[in-house]
Amino acid sequence: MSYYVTTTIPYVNARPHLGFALELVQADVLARHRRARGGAVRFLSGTDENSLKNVLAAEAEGVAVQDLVDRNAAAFAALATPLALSFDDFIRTSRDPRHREGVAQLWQRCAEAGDFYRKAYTGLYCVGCEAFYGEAELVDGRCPDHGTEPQTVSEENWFFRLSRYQDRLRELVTSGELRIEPVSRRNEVLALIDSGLRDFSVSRSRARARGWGIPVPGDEDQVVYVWWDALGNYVTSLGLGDDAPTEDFARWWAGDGERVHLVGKGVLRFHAVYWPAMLLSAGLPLPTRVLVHDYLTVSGRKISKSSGDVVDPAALVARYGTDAVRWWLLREVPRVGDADFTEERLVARADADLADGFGNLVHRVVTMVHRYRDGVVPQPTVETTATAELRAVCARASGRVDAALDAFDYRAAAAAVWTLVEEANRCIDRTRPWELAKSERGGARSAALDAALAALVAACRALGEELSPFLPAAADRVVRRCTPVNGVLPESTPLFAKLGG
RNA sequence: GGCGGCGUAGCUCAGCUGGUCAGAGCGGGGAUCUCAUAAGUCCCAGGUCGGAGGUUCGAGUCCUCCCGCCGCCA
Repeated sequence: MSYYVTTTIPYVNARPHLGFALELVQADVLARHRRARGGAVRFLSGTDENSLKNVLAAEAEGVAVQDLVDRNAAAFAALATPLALSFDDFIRTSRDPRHREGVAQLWQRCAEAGDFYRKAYTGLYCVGCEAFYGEAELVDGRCPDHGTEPQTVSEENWFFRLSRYQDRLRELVTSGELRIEPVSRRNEVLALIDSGLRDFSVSRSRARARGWGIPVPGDEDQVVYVWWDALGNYVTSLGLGDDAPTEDFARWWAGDGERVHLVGKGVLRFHAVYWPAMLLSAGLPLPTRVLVHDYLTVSGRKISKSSGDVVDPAALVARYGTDAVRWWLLREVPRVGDADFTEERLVARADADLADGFGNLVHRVVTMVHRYRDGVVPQPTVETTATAELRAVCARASGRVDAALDAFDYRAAAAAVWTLVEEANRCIDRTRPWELAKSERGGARSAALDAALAALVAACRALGEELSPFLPAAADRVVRRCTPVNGVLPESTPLFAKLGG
């Protein structure tokens, strides 16, 4: 069964920060995990470039909009290397012809369904959010998210008949055909639907958009609402805009596979209400799951422009390495609730788990194989209680990882991998290979030592396998240490340096 | 204002449909092995599970109210 997983596409008016890195890494783990289990996977990310925010940011810097967008989009795409992201595709909404064509087609389909109409209206618009606010939602007359005063907008735009899809959306969410997780978020969506869905504006005047964005088909004076445009990326990237249905679209969106969106809590309504409604209107299949993550704070504070280098994922990776950063994001961020990031915690986690955990285990096992068996992994001829229990834990680990990831619980999934380290260390303590080795000095080869070393190497290999979706580079290192070259394991040296000293 | 939810050991948190649910990790205290990056393993937390009532043979686990947080919507 196919598995299509996407991240949201961030605005590119600023450089990427750690909060978005969380979403990227989470999506990457799902993609890698499915691939490792033999599934057909497509992993999409991209950048949302048609926002008025970009125009304003470019003006502030005194550069051309396209230049600013190109530069920042490059910074997002470039995260693939430091964060080890296995993108299969990366879409840019201002540059990709397929996106413009796809948005036009999506628009046409909804138009043919009779879901657009023109209406004059007045509202308070926050450019930072690219959304309208009601008076009551403002705090002291300002946007609760951005702290800026929204502008009063009064114009005639195209509206989308969202109200028409209220009942069907409710049914889809209730039945689980469209799964939203965690359940608290699903309940929020249901509450939102039940409160009554109102049609919303899906275009703006070309003037207000400063001429930036995708023109409304058949109405050159209007530009497609940036959220409408952005949401479309999940299907335009698959070639929706092509004249004939593309193979990619059929394979990843139109089939019976999974279509998974990772989103931050702030954009839930767009993904769980607007987007499915748009697809219903267009007569296209819906996503199957929307996975909602919360936000990160840094040293107790909301991430903001003044947070600086601490929240630059690339800078963190330069300082601590890909594995340490990924591991913190996966091992310490709870399934529900905001998580607080500090460099101290990242370092503590990396030292305890990577250096003292994964690294130390593999190093000590390989060293023993060298010291007691000249680097040759022995064939077990007996099974002891200790080795049997270790094998049992190894056998269970993959199932536990699967279950945790299916529940969108990275912490539990990482903990499941960790059980291999714990049990392997325990096995060493129980079998005491050094004593078995001493007993061989009389001449007889110890079958118990063969069994212990064989089971331990097997556990390390299992560790490398299970770890690979989370920390691909580290896992690769683990696997190589456990793979004989010309019948002999490579000489062992420490795998991970301590970060904290 | 309306509707979720949360408040469990110093810290971060697990605890599904009520009866080994009073837990894990970290920190802290103690012991111990030596293959290993002074890494590993083992033991130690008597915390009234926010407060007060109630339902029940029995409630962190259900109900009511109160206090304190937070989310969504208006």
